Amino acid sequence: MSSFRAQKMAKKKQEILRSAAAVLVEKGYQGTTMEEIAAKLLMTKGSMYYYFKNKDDLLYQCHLMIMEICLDGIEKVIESDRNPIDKLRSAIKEHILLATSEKSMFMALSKPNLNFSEEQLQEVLELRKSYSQYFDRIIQEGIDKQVFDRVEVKMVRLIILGSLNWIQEWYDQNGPQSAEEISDAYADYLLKMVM
Amino acid sequence: MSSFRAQKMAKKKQEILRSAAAVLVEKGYQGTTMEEIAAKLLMTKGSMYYYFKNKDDLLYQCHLMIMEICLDGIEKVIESDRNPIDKLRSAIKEHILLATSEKSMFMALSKPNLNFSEEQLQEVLELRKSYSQYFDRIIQEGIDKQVFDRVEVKMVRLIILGSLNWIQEWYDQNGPQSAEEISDAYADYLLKMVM
DNA sequence: AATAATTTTAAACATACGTTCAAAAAATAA
DNA sequence: TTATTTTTTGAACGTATGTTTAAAATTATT
Repeated sequence: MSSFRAQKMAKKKQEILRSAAAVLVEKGYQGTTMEEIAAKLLMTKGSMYYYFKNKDDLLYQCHLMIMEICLDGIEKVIESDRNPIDKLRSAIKEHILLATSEKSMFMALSKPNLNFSEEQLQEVLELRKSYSQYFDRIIQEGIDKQVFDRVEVKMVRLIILGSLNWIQEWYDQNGPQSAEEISDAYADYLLKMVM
Repeated sequence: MSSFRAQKMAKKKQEILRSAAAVLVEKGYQGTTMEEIAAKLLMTKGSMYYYFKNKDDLLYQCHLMIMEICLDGIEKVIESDRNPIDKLRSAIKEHILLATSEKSMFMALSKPNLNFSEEQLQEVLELRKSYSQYFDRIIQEGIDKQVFDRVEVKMVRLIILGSLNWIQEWYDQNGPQSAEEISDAYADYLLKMVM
């Protein structure tokens, strides 16, 4: 069966995507080189082209992978049967823990319009929209159940996600506060905004 | 007197810095080319080197210029004799209006550690620290005067500035809400967090 | 073990961009 | 106007990096 080979190829692709994400976070889109992505895996840049059509394709798929991880996280939260307060708290914590521990891949999400084709951009924006809407749903549910104030959902969501996404700008693995502590504090203060 | 020439040179430098800021916002650090900076002013890239030593120097000074504008804004707020609520509200609004109307130069501030020399980096971090400390002072003043809750100053400041800085990621001149409306809403919700 | 399929390599190529420079153009001064 | 100084130009150069490719190395198959 050829699925063994296919599996092996898929695994390698995954490794490359993870390496790319790590470099992306550190260096930004333009600063990410094929050579550096390859070097992290002890390969040469040429072999990247056996797995991906070109740099844009690679970074686009990297983008998708990250978005899917995020979406998986929040979907679990949404589907749980907890109250809106716990859901929003969990969503915030989940986002921060992903953005800090998973090699802070979120930076890769910045300004996709600059680098992607129209088609790719649409897909990315669609996924982002889904992610935002999950937050909106949680907030709206809180309002409907009268545990949250009657806030403007979109504005509050923009504030919350903005503050979360900015963490990758200053977060340091070796800093004084752990991601866990940060996420707890963020959840506390951001919840105050809606209650 | 040679001050006429010097003045003219300074003016040209300013124009170049503004052009650089505009490109920086759109394209990011690595994506900003000397050619594009020059093209916006109907000049050739070669002439940039008559005014600046090199690209790094140009972008560094661009960075400084932006920081100074921001600092001027918040200094005025700090020095006013209003209460902490109004001060924090003003600081938030000021930041958003600068970040959106002044050709949203704030993007240029992202991840300076990747591009600057050690010396330049120290200067930038120093200015950033000053800016942050102004926010901290306002928050602390609010706590001391018992108009704010006893929040963790640093955490709250990180949340506030994070949410503000992220605006440039999605703000659109032609979008449904004006910068004025956005800044009002942000100030309202963020103030809820501390009161 | 021999053959075939696959993955990896290293070098070559193209291009984009930062930088330099000598000459031209423009501005100023005599 | 002529001479001098300042500013701009456009071409040239070097380097970094995305991409291609033919050959080598590795892995799988018979």
